[in-house]
Amino acid sequence: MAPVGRPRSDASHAAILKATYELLREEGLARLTLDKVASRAGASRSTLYRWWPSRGAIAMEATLDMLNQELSLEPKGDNALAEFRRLLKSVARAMRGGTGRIMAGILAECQRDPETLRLFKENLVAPRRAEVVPLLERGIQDGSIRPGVAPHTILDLTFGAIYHQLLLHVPTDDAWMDGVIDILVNGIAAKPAA
Amino acid sequence: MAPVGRPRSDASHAAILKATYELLREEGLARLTLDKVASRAGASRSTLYRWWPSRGAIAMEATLDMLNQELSLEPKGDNALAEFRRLLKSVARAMRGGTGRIMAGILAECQRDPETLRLFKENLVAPRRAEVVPLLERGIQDGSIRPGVAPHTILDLTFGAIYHQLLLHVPTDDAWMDGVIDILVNGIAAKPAA
DNA sequence: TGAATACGAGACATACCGTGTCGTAATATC
DNA sequence: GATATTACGACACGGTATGTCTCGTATTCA
Repeated sequence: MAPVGRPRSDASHAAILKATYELLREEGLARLTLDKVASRAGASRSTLYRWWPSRGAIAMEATLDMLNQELSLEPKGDNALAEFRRLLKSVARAMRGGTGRIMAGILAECQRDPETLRLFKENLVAPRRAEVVPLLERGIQDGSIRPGVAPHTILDLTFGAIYHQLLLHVPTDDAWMDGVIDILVNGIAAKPAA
Repeated sequence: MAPVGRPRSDASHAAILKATYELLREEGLARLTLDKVASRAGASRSTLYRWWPSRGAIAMEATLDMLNQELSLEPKGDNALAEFRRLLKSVARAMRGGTGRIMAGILAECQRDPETLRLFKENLVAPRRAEVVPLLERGIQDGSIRPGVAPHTILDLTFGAIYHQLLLHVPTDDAWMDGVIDILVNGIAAKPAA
């Protein structure tokens, strides 16, 4: 099973991802061209096409590392709902600024290229949800979240709100996210006059 | 103030919008080119560029009529919260199928072209919100919605959830929307053991 | 040493864009 | 009517990015 021939150049691979990441931050995915990536990385377009099927795929790989660093879920001793709160606020915070613009670009690219969408769901959405859903289920166990709600629907709502602001380029702040969480937790219905 | 010279051709204008709309439904905004629009409309690209600044602008104009027909808010006698429920379900229903795909395409285009984003917010988001926000304020008045929630944040959440499914190409059904509305109305926090 | 594979450089056809030119058509003013 | 003014369709142009390909060279294993 020993691979035959010249091995893939790690240096080139890393340089390409680095160049991609830099260009994403500078100009966004919309203006990212494989020409620019190749020339900045000191590589040739042939090499890009050899290893990645599309612009979206390169951008995805370059972005995933960054996001995986930036968004880390480190559980504390709180109850599950409190922990979920903290998680949401940290996501909202991460989505402000450059990282959010990159995410919006990727979401846009996903509308033009089904393969990029597949990568996005498979490498970002699904693993994140696989982490968070058990947290919410634990919340139902420990009594902080009422039973009967589908964890996935909670995530559709909360991440939906964040994506919504992202795509409409509405800047968010902590106060906004507090309002979102308040509605999520308490609902909007008037209490039956306790 | 009488206009001088040959007037703009209404026939051509209508044919272009019709062709755009057809192509949007057939192939989506991602694959829409002004070449195809022009040739299907029997017009020339010059004419397109004379009247619209960008592909996004043409798509927007072609889409707005359709959406304005498809989504009409006709108030009934219910209380405001019940009316808002009906509104959300009708939006979610409209966003299934071709119309939703077009919307996702427009949102994607908005990420590449700030002008398209401006048109989107100005001609679609803002007017819709201007209709719905008073409805929610009425809900606070009539006691169906608790005070203290910002109407705009409610909309960020609910439309966010719908956009989210749209952009990730997750098919929705009435049951899903019921779950969303349940969370929105009642929240996810466990009741204090009434 | 040779087979196999990756590499950078660059050519090539294709597609779409945005602009410009041209001859012609339609309308208002004189 | 004649003329100025504007819109129209057809088409050409340069620019940019794509995806595929070929070439000579470099690197690794057998």
